[in-house]
Amino acid sequence: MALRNAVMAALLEGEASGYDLAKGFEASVANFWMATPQQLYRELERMEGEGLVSARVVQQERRPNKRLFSLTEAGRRVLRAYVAGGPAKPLAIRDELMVKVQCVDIGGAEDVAAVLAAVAERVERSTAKLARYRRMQERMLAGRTEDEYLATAERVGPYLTLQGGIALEKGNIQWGETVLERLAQRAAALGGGPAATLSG
Amino acid sequence: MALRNAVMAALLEGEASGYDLAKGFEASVANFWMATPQQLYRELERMEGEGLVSARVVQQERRPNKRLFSLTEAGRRVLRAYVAGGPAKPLAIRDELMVKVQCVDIGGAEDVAAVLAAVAERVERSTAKLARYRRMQERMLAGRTEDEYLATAERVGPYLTLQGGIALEKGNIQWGETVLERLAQRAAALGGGPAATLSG
DNA sequence: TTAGCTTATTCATATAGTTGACTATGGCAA
DNA sequence: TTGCCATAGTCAACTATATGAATAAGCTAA
Repeated sequence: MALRNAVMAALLEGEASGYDLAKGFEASVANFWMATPQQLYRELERMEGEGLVSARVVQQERRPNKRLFSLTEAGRRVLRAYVAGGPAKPLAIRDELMVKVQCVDIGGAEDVAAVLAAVAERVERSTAKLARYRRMQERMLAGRTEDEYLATAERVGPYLTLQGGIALEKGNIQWGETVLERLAQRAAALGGGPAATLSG
Repeated sequence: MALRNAVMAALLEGEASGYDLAKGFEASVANFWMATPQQLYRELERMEGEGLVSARVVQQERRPNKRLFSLTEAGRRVLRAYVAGGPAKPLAIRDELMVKVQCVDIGGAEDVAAVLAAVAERVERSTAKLARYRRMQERMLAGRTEDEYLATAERVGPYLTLQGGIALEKGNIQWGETVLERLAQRAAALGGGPAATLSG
């Protein structure tokens, strides 16, 4: 029952189809609340049943028809109550990469190399994501300075969460690069010696 | 089937009871893989059935007996295969606070105030967590410099993931403080004028 | 012209995660 | 001396999430 809040938050930007939400979750909410397409379609249906969103079918000529959902007044009220109400649940993270890093000492050089590769991949992904975020930021600012934007824009929520995403990815990249360095240094220091004997 | 990897990673530090794992997940793995006690007890039982962990009952005098689990050789092999194998799933985040921030423009000053309070709470929690991480770091280093530690310690995984936790919480704090500032500025700029009229 | 991609959605099944209550024991403080 | 907190765990029921496949249309490049 928390996904629906994220969905409603996304629908604040305007109407969207299940498919729209599924790919990128309107490219902003997805960064802090992931969901699979099936999850979204089902939740949207339920929400429609409860009157939180309303759907209208858009006939399309060269593609399948789609149902565009928008937030109803009732949905808006529920969302407002949620925002104003109780404390937010603490941030929940699930990160396989960290589990692997935690285990980096388990075997020999090959295992370290595998972890290294995984960290490098994360750094690449984060770099790409950061670049995308930066472009989104520029589009939002549209020439204005941050101060101007924050003082005059109608909505600042999406900008602030985007800042959150940027901070997260920056942190990821910095951490990852440090780890790569440190592990390379260590591998060099151990020089195939003790590490190799541990690899059995 | 991913929780078990986190559990095995935690058991690399040595044997632990379900209860030990539940409160703090050996105080390190929990930072990137949360699980409720029930989840852990159930998973440990299953893993025992599959021979990944073994349990021994420790009779206690002034407390209930406990079952201490440790990683078996089979478990170790499975964990190694996991670490070396396929790419890690991308980081999954669920953050209610971000959903609320995304919605900060939904109503009037009261709603903004609620979001502000939620962000402030997050900053406090993150500050406390960061302090705890710093203490853990000092304990790990035990007087050595980071370079010395990374070159000589038997295991560096837990240190590197701790660094990840530190980076994350630092990012959280910085972001949160920026948001608090920005929203306060904006509230002042709007000065109870337009914001109040939107509150209906 | 056929294989694969994108749009757009639905169905069924499997796995994972949450919630609340319940059993025990002992320590500590009001 | 009652009540709450910490240790240590179990059970049942529920909700949420993920996986895989199916359908159906048109577009594009080999």
